[in-house]
Order: sequence, then structure tokens, then C-alpha cells
Amino acid sequence: MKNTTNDNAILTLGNELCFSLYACAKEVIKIYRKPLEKIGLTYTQYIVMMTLWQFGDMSVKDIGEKVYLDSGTLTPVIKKLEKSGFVKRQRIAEDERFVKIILTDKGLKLKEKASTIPQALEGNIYISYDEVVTVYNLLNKNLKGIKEGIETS
Amino acid sequence: MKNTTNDNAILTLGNELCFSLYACAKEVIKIYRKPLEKIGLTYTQYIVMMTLWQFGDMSVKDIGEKVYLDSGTLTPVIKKLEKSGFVKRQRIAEDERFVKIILTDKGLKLKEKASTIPQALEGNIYISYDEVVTVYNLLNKNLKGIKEGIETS
DNA sequence: TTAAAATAAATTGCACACAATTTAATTATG
DNA sequence: CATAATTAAATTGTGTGCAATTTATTTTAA
Repeated sequence: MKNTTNDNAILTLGNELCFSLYACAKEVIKIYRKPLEKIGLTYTQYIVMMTLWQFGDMSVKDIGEKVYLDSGTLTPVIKKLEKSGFVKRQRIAEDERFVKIILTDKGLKLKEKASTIPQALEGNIYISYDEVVTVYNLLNKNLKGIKEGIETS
Repeated sequence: MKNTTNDNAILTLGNELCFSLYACAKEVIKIYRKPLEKIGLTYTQYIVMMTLWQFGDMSVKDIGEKVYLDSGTLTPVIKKLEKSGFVKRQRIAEDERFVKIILTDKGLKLKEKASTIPQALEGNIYISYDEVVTVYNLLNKNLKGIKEGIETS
């Protein structure tokens, strides 16, 4: 549902919200840094691995659509994951333009270790469970709108 | 109000929320890129300028506290703003450790041009005004908690 | 059917973002 | 009062993030 009001107030507040998003994302990701380092991942590598754990082996393009990153960012990130031994890269025979990213045994095993990562948030969330649900749903609603807005532009 | 529940659900959902924050912040900031480029700013430079417009001349440290960035990021950003002629940098006589960032005439005049920047969000916000208010308040509440949690740790 | 258009990755260049360290200045303390 | 501890910026090194371009491959169309 696209907002088409002429009211300027939402734009001014949206501008403030943009900064809050920017700052809050950075600060929350900072909480993850140390525990992720212990299992040998950066946050960007972590969300790529989570995508592979959840959806299985997939192309760079498909990963990019899930994590909102393009090949310019993903190629070096995935190459580092390969160097760490968590994934393998393989051109797809049916269409050599695609590179399939495949979890190795080591990458698959990492999933268990990574299951403790969300505990880093313990004591670092200052809104209630219901409020987390509310923010989560509204951000995803907005994100979906932006994504579809770009696709159809 | 620190959340101290043992319930694991909020951590799992918090982990998902972290990604939504990360993705939503990136996508919204992307909307700003072109209009900001027209007035000669990046998003990071924009939030530094907004801080100076709102609070007046201040030190690198004080800017950092407002925008959640350290001198490692701010020093090169501010040097670019200086090269563009929007600010001047000046050591404070009373305490030479501090560098005061001072708006130039050009930097002050930019405020008017920048007042049109939030219009970039027109047609790109897919939640209602009330929902924007809700997300904004909850993110700031959480951000405040994290900030105070770090200060007192 | 083959040259043009489209597509997926990779590459390039620029701008952060941040931890860790260094430098310079100020304050605290024995 | 002199040295140690602290503090603010700057520097260094690594890792994104993205627009624009390039390369390789596949699809479309004349």
C-alpha cells in the first residue's frame, strides 16, 4: 500500500527515521562482532551463511536477492568464506553464467556453533517482545514495498 | 528498562530484526543517494551537516556522539566536507586536543538546498504516518538503551 | 542462424565503518 | 613538580557497500 499523501510531516519524520535505522542497525551489528569473530565470521559473512543454511546451495544472484547485496559486494565476501573453507564455488553446467555457492561439511557444521550467536543480544534489547514483533513487521512491510517499487520501476 | 527474560524467543526474533534493520537502513539510504549527490553530499556527510545545522559548531567528539561514529570515520569525512568548502577545522585554544568544526557561509547556505532532501522519500514510504512514529520511537528507545548500556559498562 | 540484446559474475574505484594504534595535549597523582 | 594516566584526533589496516564497467555466456530477433 503506497503512501501518496501530500502531507510533508511524514517525509520530515521519515528523514529522522532513516537516521535511527542507520544508527540502530550499526549499534546492533556491533553487538554481534565479538561473538561472530570467535566462530570466524563477519556480520556480512554471517547473513550469507544463514541464507545458505536456511535455503540450501544457491547462486550469487539468489543470495543477493535474499540479503540485499549485489555481486560487487558478494563476490569478495564469498571468496573469503571459500578461503575459510565454509563454502565452495562452482559454475553451473547448464548455464555457465551462474556460480553456485555450495556449503562444505565445515560450513554445515558451523551452523550449530552459530546457533548461540543470537545470545549476544541477551541484555542488549531494550524493547519488549511485542515491541520487537511490531518493529520487525513494520520494517519488513516497508522493505517489501521498496523492493517491489524498484522491481516495477 | 532492560529486558532480562530467559525466554529465548526474543533473541531469535531479535536476530531477525537485526537483519531487517540492516537491510532497511541500506535500502532507505540508497533512496537518498542521487538527490544528495546533486547537492554534493554523501549520506554520512549529510548527517554530519544536519548535526552542525541543528546544534551549531562543535568538536569531532561531540559530532561523533550525535551520529554514532568515531574519529576513525569522521576525520576523513570532515576533511572532505572541508575540501568542499562547507566547514572549517580549527583547534580550540583552551584545549588543543579538540578540533572544532565550524560551518562556513557555503555550509550554512547548503541548509536551504538540503531542505528538499526528505522529498526523496515521497512515494518510497510504505507504512503509515502513525506506523513511522511507532517504529521511530521504538528504535530510539532501543538505541538509547544500548548507548547507556555501553556508557555504564 | 547469427548478430544484437540481455544476463550473471567479476572487476574497478570511491566512500565509509571500525578496531587498534599512534600522536599530542591535558589532568591526576605521588 | 614531575611523571603517569587520560583524553581527543589522526592514522593504519581490514572489510564492506555500491555504482559503473567489463567479461563470459545465453537468449532473442531480424
